[in-house]
Amino acid sequence: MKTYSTNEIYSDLYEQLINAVIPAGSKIKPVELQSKYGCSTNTIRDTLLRLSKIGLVTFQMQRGFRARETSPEKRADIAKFRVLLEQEGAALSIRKAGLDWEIRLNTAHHKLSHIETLMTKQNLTDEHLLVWSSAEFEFHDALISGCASDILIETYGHIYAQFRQQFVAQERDFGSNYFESIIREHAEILQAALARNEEACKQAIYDHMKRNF
Amino acid sequence: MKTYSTNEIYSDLYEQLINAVIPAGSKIKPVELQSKYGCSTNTIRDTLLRLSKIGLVTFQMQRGFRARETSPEKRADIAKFRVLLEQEGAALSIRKAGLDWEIRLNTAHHKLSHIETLMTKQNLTDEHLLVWSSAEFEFHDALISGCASDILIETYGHIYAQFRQQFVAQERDFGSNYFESIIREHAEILQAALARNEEACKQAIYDHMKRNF
DNA sequence: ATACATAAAAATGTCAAAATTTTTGGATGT
DNA sequence: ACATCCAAAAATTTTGACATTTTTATGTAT
Repeated sequence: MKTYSTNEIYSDLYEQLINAVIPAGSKIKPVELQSKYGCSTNTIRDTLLRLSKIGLVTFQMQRGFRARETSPEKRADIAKFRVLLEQEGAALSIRKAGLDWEIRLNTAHHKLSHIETLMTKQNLTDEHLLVWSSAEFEFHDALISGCASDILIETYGHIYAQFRQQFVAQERDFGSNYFESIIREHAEILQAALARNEEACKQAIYDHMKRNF
Repeated sequence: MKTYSTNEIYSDLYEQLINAVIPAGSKIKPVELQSKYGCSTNTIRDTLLRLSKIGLVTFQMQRGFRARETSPEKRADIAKFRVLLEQEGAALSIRKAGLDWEIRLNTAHHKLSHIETLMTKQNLTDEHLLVWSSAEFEFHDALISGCASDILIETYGHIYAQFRQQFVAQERDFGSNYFESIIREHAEILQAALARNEEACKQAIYDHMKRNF
């Protein structure tokens, strides 16, 4: 039986939350996870407190932990907030960032579009989705990475994680043209960013997200 | 000797961090706080993990806790980010909120300006600053409270706390005209908000914060 | 039947000690 | 003097037991 280090417990729970293996809103009881991870309940508690920092888990004194709730309103809310942060981060990057940023963004996009192309041609596995999800984050993270605002980047990371958590469970029906749209939208964002066109880039970010409002 | 409940430990540490009694960047060792609060190191650890959620405390595995670092760059960063969030929250409130919001905002401003007026006439005590700080938050929080975005309000709360933490230690020299400027700026914000003038309100928020960039 | 009180069970929080890891300070050699 | 290595000390993390609180289940009265 596999044994887990504390960091592995963290990563494992992170993934389960992001992929709604632990469904949004459900209670998380340290006692129940204890046997799986082979540690004390206190270590689980510790890990859950750390996860509450990024907002994947909510905590209330004497009431324990829950995977953050979701609802249509909450999803729209998080999607709009994500647009705000990503537009600002991208605009600042366009204004300030140098060649490094362009290269990083290009690289991330190349990786992402490679995976996305694959996904239009094969039928989807959970493994695909996991790889895609992480490549998608890297792309959006790269987009804002030139903004020179640590606090914006940090906050965006939390919001992105919550976004995944709230939407993954909903969007199990990836229509055949779903990824085709996504590919086009990512390309638009990339193009506007490299052209240093702030307004076009903001618009592309908005268009990428608007299906979620 | 006073005994502390866990929530009191939380509040007490919160205040100490906000007011730089625990200076930004300094190490926080559970063992050292244990005797003061009369509890185990584990309870302190627990509390510090909860404080790390709002960003007042940073945590690194095996490296323990620190009051969040500060520097001129970090202060400018947090101030700019605060402007972004507050401008968006205020604009949304202006667009969407109703009478409740106007009343709440007015009430908060009335309370705040009362305290601020006092502060121009008396010499400042730490007690004054504490009351002022909380009234100032209530005003800014009221300003964005009509935005209908829980995640924005939540995030703004964290950022505001970090802002206080980073600036309080710096600004010990409140010049005689410091509060006179602040009073004028708060009035400008209020006026623009109640006039439902988005652009003027955004400008007033920017003007209120620009000394910190 | 519904509401309320109460007891049992489950979950959560706190503690002090043990195990692990990092930091500190001094000795050694270059 | 400077870096490296080692041992001692300090700090951090994990544990299992115990205390407290919340939730659930049961019984009673209206």
